[in-house]
Amino acid sequence: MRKHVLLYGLLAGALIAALRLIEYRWLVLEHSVEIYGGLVAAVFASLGIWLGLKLTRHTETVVVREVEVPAPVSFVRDQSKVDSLGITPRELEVLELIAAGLSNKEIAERVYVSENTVKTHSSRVFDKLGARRRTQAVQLGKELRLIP
Amino acid sequence: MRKHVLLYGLLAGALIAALRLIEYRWLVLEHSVEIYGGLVAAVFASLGIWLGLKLTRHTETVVVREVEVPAPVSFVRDQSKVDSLGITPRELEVLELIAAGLSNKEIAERVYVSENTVKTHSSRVFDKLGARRRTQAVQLGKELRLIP
DNA sequence: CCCAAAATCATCCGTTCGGATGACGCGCGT
DNA sequence: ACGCGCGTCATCCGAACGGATGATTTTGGG
Repeated sequence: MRKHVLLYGLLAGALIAALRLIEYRWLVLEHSVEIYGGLVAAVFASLGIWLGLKLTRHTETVVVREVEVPAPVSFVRDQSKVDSLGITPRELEVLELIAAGLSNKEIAERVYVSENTVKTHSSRVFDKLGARRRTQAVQLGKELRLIP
Repeated sequence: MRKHVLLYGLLAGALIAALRLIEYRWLVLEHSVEIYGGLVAAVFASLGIWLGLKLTRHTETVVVREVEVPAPVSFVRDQSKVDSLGITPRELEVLELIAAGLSNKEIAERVYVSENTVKTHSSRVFDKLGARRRTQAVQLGKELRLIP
């Protein structure tokens, strides 16, 4: 910005000097002062426009348009409900895998325990949730924000 | 923008006319042509700066800021997937009730059909979804946006 | 009216699930 | 050392589920 003003000043000075140098020649050549004035006007108008552009190039009006977005809704487990229901980590893990659509056998293989153990965990978590079926347990688990 | 250019042109014309009018008086008053030129330069430079400012004053930068909203994300069924999978309305209804945690028997009572019919619908929708268990069907159904 | 799709109901059979119950080991805090 | 919570594994049994298949009725569009 300041650089531009300085440059403009220098250019203006140089131009004025140049104009004064050729001024007499124009006069000698019997050209009217009008042409001289027009030339000066054109040159300085151009310079002015250029300077104006330079001065304001970075003064943009920033328009912030806020757009509502569906939001990824990051899941946060309701630990208080987990605690109040007395659901253990293992039970919660099994519940998550049930929600993922795995069978007891698949869950057993996934977590390296016997299918019987998975059944025990699931039965306990069903009991704590008051669910009679795994689909119901999943539904309740999601409702209570125990699982995503 | 165009309005400004036009206005500038008119002003310039008027100024030139005005200058020409007073030009002779200045000459009569024995003032040098340098002063006249300086005046013209100053006026047109100002005009140019003003025009430059007008030309660029309204360059707006639109910044789109995405605002995450807890958004209840109103569920919209992906009908295209429903169609491409060839899932019928009744099958979809049964799938929803399965996702709600109901047993086949409860679903049968809810929609006033026999449990066998519910089993048929569920079997078909499992087949179309490539699911082997109802929990898996629910998971896939939610993933594919067939059910909320 | 006729056809195709959808909906309904059924039977058989094997698998999975859920409930009830008992038992064992491990870590932790009193 | 003892009790307790947790995780683990097991057995038995009935209920629920899923697959395969066949049949009938209803419905919507050409």
